[in-house]
Amino acid sequence: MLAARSVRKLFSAGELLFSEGEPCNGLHIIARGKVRLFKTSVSGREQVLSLNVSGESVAEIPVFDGGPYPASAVALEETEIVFISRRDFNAYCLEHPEVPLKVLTVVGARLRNLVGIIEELSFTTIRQRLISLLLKLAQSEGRKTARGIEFQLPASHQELANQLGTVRELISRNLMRLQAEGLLDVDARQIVVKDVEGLNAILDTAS
Amino acid sequence: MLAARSVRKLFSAGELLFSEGEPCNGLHIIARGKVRLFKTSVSGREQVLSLNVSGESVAEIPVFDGGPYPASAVALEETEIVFISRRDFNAYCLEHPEVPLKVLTVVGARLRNLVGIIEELSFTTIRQRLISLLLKLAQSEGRKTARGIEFQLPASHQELANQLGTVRELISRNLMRLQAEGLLDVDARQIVVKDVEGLNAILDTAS
DNA sequence: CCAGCGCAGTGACCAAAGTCGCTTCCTGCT
DNA sequence: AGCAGGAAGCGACTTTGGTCACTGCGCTGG
Repeated sequence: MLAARSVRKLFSAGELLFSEGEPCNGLHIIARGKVRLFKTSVSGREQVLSLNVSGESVAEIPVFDGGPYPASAVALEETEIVFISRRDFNAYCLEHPEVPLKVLTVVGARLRNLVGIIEELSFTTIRQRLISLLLKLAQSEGRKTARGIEFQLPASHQELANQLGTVRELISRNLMRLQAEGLLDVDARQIVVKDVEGLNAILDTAS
Repeated sequence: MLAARSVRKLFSAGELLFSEGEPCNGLHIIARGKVRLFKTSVSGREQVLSLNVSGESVAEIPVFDGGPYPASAVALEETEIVFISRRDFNAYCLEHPEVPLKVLTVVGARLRNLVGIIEELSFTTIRQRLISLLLKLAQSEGRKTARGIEFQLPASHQELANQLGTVRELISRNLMRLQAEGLLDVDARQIVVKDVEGLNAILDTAS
């Protein structure tokens, strides 16, 4: 049994699971909590690669090719990790041929995700990326009210900037601008989307 | 045997193997030739995701998760493809558990590659990306001469721009600028790298 | 020979992105 | 109450990236 060979680890919010470049010796599975995978630049900027929650695995790749971690991972809240060593997992895969196939679909999703990030970085403006993030949030966490779709920003401007590959100020500015254009209402972290159509229109406008 | 179930296809230079969004029904392996994987934006810009040559496979992902192709692929020269249907390949994987593990390392390399592209797009300027491309070319194809390391650009400015996620003019301009700074000599597609140190220095300067 | 085409060079512009320096607000702590 | 630190607002500015419109070159197929 695989569980028998696994180790449980506990991380508190803000704690690093591992850093880019470190050698990797096993698979991490999130039992509870939330993890952010990201790259750091020399000048201190960050680019988020993915956010992962309970049930998902992190850093599948280095487990299989034996290379170092391609990115760093940090716990965003109290997080419990199940760790399985490379050797154990490899052996397990050979015994259960359907497992690596399953892993491949997980990795596939990850790959699609990365391609999506590349597409956004190389084809869209920050304004568009921010809008599409806001629409995603509105969809998943928004409540419909008389004024529009309301929700809270899930993180600081700095954090959002990291996800979009930019800096704090541009989040500020673009939110303002959208408010000035009457598409949003912003009050601290409280967002009210007033004109979904208008936002979608901006996305469609292939500038 | 797997080969028995495979189909050979021939593509001439410029021909599309498949397009982004199409459903995928099998694995493509390059027997001979060269293939470019890329994304296209609504406004017609392209972003190259990878270049693949003989022996490599293309579009492993959709084979496993059943989704559509995440990008388009085009043959850059006369190319011969061995095509294996999804069903056959899946069956083969279950019979030979070491195969999906092998595929995982291939996919891993691809993932690392994509992460590298994201890193470049989000942390570096076009100037830096161009320099690092030139250095790579100098390393792999350059001949040392009295004047420096000489080589030919492998493609048109337009094509290089696609790889770096930008437009033709910026390639032109940046090459000029590097020449004006005395780091390069450019004569049509002939490049002479005169100062490798200087180029590396620019890369290290975390602006 | 030359018309047409694809590629490259180039200047004038414009818009987006990023930087700096500061202010303001809020929150928690002493 | 007063202070320290983090988060956000904001204006002024610079740099980078991108667009447009054009020119010029060199090759190829009538």
